[in-house]
Amino acid sequence: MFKYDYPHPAVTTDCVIFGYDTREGLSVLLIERGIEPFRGCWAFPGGFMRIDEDADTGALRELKEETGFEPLYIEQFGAFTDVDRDPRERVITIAYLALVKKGPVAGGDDASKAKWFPLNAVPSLAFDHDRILRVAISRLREQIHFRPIGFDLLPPVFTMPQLQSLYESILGTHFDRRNFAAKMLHLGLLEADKERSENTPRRVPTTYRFNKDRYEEMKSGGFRIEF
Amino acid sequence: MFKYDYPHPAVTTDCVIFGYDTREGLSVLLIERGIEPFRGCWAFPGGFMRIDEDADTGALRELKEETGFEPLYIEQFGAFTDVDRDPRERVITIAYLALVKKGPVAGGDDASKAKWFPLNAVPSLAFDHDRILRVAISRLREQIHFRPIGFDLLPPVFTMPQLQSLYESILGTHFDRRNFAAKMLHLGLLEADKERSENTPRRVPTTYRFNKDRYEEMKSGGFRIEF
DNA sequence: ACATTTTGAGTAAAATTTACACAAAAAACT
DNA sequence: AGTTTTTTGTGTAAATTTTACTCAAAATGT
Repeated sequence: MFKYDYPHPAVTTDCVIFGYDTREGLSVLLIERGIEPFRGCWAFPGGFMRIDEDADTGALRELKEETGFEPLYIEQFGAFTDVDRDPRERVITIAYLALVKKGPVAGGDDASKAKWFPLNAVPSLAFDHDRILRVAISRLREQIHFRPIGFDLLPPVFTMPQLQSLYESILGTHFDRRNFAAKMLHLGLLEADKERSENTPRRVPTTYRFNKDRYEEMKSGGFRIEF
Repeated sequence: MFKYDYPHPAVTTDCVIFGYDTREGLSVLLIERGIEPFRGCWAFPGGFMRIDEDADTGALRELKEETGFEPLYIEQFGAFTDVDRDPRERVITIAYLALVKKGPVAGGDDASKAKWFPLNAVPSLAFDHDRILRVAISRLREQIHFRPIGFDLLPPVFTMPQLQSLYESILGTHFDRRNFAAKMLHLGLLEADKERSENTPRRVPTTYRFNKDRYEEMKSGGFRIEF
């Protein structure tokens, strides 16, 4: 039993985990709640922050425990603090945006209940998670301009059309194929790969890799990808 | 006495309050702590979030109580959760960025201890507030591209050189006078004022007002001021 | 009056963005 | 094997945006 002179809220972390594949586009990973409140509802993986860990650590721990994924990118994007957001007690949550390589949900204990939802097929969520998702998406859309986080969502070797689909899926727009490729190549972050991608329906496109070293060099200067 | 089955952190809000005037440029409002820990150190106004208010409300309340200012803009920009950031107990803070019309600190109770510090003369701060300040500044620099928040820092009627100084002060750069004016006028958010500004050392520049109505119309479309 | 400082105004060059068309490659079909 | 279908690769001209830059007039202080 822990006692305080003043009431303290509980603090949780929640992870909005994005994954991507060509078939379904941008998707979020949700977990079906097994307990009240909102039992049977879908929600973001997350849980109570421990008293001896910071929020970043807690978010990462919950993410791994509940989904088995290792995030390639993770970033705090806001605290959600509405007084009535949790019916049990006063709970505030610190929300994280994570990118993972989409795959079958491997799995920890609760993982059996985890499932990918394409962005346009997300059900109504538990707590205030609908709102959190909206904020996460807009943050992702901002970040994609400043950081090459998109590459975290693709396999190490990818084609230009794949990259374009990803960007279009995130930003909800359509780009001219040639202009998109020109801009991307201009950034100098891509290097052509010798391998040819297999599993192709038609003509085989050139494959590329993300040049991480080059990015590290550029990063200090600050850059922006404008579309 | 409040009891919980699990330990709960305390939650505070902190406000990084920016003000501006031509003499000192961009400044932050700090409060000298009267109690331990960090007694005598400077820190952001802030305090414990109440159990029956959300963080936004708490931040606004503390801001007014401790400084007497009414923010023209306020925005949450991050939760800071290092385990040892407060020596008393586990405390996480939700940080806010606020803009106010700079003036003598009017004053609530603690206001006597509040003071403006130009950005390049900020002392070493209490807790992890040095780090919070760095994040706040970079957030302010981002926001200035998307929203016309700069106008909140100026008097209702201002001159182009004043506006330019403000932007230069925030972004830490220098712009060509004519190109800056052209871009600003192009946005269509400024309207020339009939009044002439007084208190001028040399030739009297045209004065402008921010056209808020026009901004409200444009906002839905989303815009960006690039420099 | 004169010197000093600051504003107002416009253009040419450079860079970037946008729109757009056709030939070649690979697979699928007959 | 030839034909059809789909997708990739490539380049350029036009429009737009950004950047650099100069000189005359206005106001103040001496």
